[in-house]
Amino acid sequence: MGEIMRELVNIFKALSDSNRLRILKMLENRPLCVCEITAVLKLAPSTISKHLSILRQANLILDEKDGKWVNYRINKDKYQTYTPEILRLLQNWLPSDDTITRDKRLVEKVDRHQLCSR
Amino acid sequence: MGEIMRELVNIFKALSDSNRLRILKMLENRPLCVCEITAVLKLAPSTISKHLSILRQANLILDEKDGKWVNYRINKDKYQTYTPEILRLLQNWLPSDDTITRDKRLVEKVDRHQLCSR
DNA sequence: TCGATATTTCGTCATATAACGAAATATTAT
DNA sequence: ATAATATTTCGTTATATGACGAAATATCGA
Repeated sequence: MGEIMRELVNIFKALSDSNRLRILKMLENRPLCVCEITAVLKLAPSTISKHLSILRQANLILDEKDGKWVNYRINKDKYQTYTPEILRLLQNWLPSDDTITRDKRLVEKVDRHQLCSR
Repeated sequence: MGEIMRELVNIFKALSDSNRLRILKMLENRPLCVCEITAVLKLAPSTISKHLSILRQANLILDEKDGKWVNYRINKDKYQTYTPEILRLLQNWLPSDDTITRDKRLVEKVDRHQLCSR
């Protein structure tokens, strides 16, 4: 497989998992750290970290260190080949999916200072 | 996973394989039967048939019986939720991928009456 | 009708993926 | 400095996926 096609395949692979779609839709609201995402998806932190690494390798999200946290956010770089249009489509999709709307409501309430160290 | 998200995940799964992307890009040229696709991709007919079934289940393509052949073509139904926009994006993508351009050139030459029964 | 052709289905195998917990790493706060 | 917290990496396990060939099904053509 050539580099050009591999890049696109990796993006579709990254998008073909419901937990990663949930993460992307949550990040539409605001940047989140691993522990906040963990609190919503209720998966092991190591699992969330792996999902985020797959999304980052596909250039769908960016990570930025912030003290002991790592903030993940949607990659809004316009000059990517594929991701800008896919992320734009995704913004309009799944608006009435129960899981997504519940996740987004939870994101509003989640606060890393309260939730992560219990 | 809810039905709404499952449908989208299945579409992304269908797109996250290089052989299935090659098939979709070939079908942009014209409808093709299994044996024509087999001739270009050089995989077992049963493998091609399975790939086509995955693309069909994702509503990306349609099949139509034509005598002893089955013609597969892009699903141009505008009223699908996700596929019209994805297929439109895909049309603009991979124009300079070596494998894709070679495949499309081969599709022009391939003829089921010559190629399939050798 | 019978044999050849096109396609699909089924079973099998090797590899890829997603989950977890334990351990490693980095940073904060005492 | 040390303990606690956040995250990542690694190893393991169960399941999903993609490939094949053999066999089943359907149609064509002699």
